[in-house]
Amino acid sequence: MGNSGETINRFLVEVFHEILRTEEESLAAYAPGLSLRELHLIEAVCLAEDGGGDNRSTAIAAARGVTAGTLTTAATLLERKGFLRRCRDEADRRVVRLLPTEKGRRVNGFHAAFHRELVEAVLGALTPEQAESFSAALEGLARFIRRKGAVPAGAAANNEI
Amino acid sequence: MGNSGETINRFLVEVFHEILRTEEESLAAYAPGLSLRELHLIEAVCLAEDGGGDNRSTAIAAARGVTAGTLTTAATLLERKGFLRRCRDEADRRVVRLLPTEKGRRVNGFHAAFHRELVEAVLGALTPEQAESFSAALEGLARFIRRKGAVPAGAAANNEI
DNA sequence: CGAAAATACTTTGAGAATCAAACTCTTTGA
DNA sequence: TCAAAGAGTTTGATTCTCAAAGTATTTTCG
Repeated sequence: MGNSGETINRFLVEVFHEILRTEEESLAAYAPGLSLRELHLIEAVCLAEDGGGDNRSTAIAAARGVTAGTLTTAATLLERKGFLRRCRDEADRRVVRLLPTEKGRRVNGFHAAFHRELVEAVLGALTPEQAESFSAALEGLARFIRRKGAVPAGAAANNEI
Repeated sequence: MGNSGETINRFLVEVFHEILRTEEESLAAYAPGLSLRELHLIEAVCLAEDGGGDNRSTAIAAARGVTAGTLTTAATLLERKGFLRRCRDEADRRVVRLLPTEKGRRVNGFHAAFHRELVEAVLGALTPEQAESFSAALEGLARFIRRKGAVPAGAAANNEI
C-alpha cells in the first residue's frame, strides 16, 4: 500500500487510541469518578431519549455491545451516582427503561462538545469538496466492516498458530 | 455542523467500536485464547523490532499507554503462552527487552493482514486525489489531538456537575 | 382458564486488565 | 563507597466483563 495507505493505517492503530485517551483525560478533569465507559452508557441513554429510540435496558445493552448482566451492573452504579434513573414500564412490567437525570444530560453535553470540537478540527482543514469525499470514505469503511466481518482471506483455512 | 460533520461524528462514536469488535471476532477465530489487548502488545513488540525502535519493557509500556506493572503482568502471560520472550540486557542489567517468538510474529502477520484489508477497502472506493485529501484530514485530526488535549472551552472553569 | 414457554431483567461467581504503591536489583554520581 | 535514581516486578484493590442461574412478568396454546 502507498503513502496514503500508511497514513490511514497509522490512524487506525494509533490515533484513535490517542483520541480515547484524550477523551478520558478531559473527562477526568470534568467529572472525576466517572469512567469513559460509564460516560458512553450515559450517551447511549441520552441518544435513545433524544432520538426517540428504544430506551429499554436490553436495547441499550445491544447498542453498546455488552450483555444484559453487564448493563445491569453499570446502570445500578450510574443510578447510585445520580446520572441515570430506572423506570419500570407500566404496560409491560418486565421492562426497565433507562433515562438520564439532569446531571446525566449535563455530562453528556460536555461529551458532545468534545466530539463537536474534534469534528470541527477535521472539517476546518478541508474544503467542502474534500469534506464530502472524506465522509464518503468513512461511509465506505463502515459498509465494509458491517458487510464482511473483515476476516483476512485464508485465515480460517490456516488457523494453526 | 453540517451533514459531513454528522457522518464524521457517527464514524467516531460508532464505527470504530465496530472495527474493534470485528477485529476481536476474527482474532478469536484465528487464535482462541488471545485477547485483542494481548495482540496489540505483541504488535507493539514486533513494531519495535522491525522499526529498530526501543524494545525495553518501559518503552513498550509507554507506547501502549499503560503502567509498568500492567505491562509486566501482560508480558509474563504472553511469555507463558509462547508469543513473547524476555531478554535481560547485558550492558544494563536492570533492563528487560521484549522480543516476539516465531509464533508471535505469525499472529502479528495475521493482524497486519486485517489492517491491510481495511485500508484497501477504504482506498479502493476513492480516486487518488480523494485518497490524498482523506489522509490529509486524518493527519489534521492527529495533529489536533496531540496539540490541544482537546478540552472543550469553558470546561475547566465550569467543572461542577 | 391455566400450565408451560418465552421474555426482561438481576444476581452470582469467576476471570481479565488495570492502577498505585511497595519492593528488589542494578547503575550512576557525588 | 554509598546514597539516590532507574528499571522492572510484586501485591492488593478496583473495574469491567461474561456465562449461567435466578426472579418476575407476559404470552402461548391445549
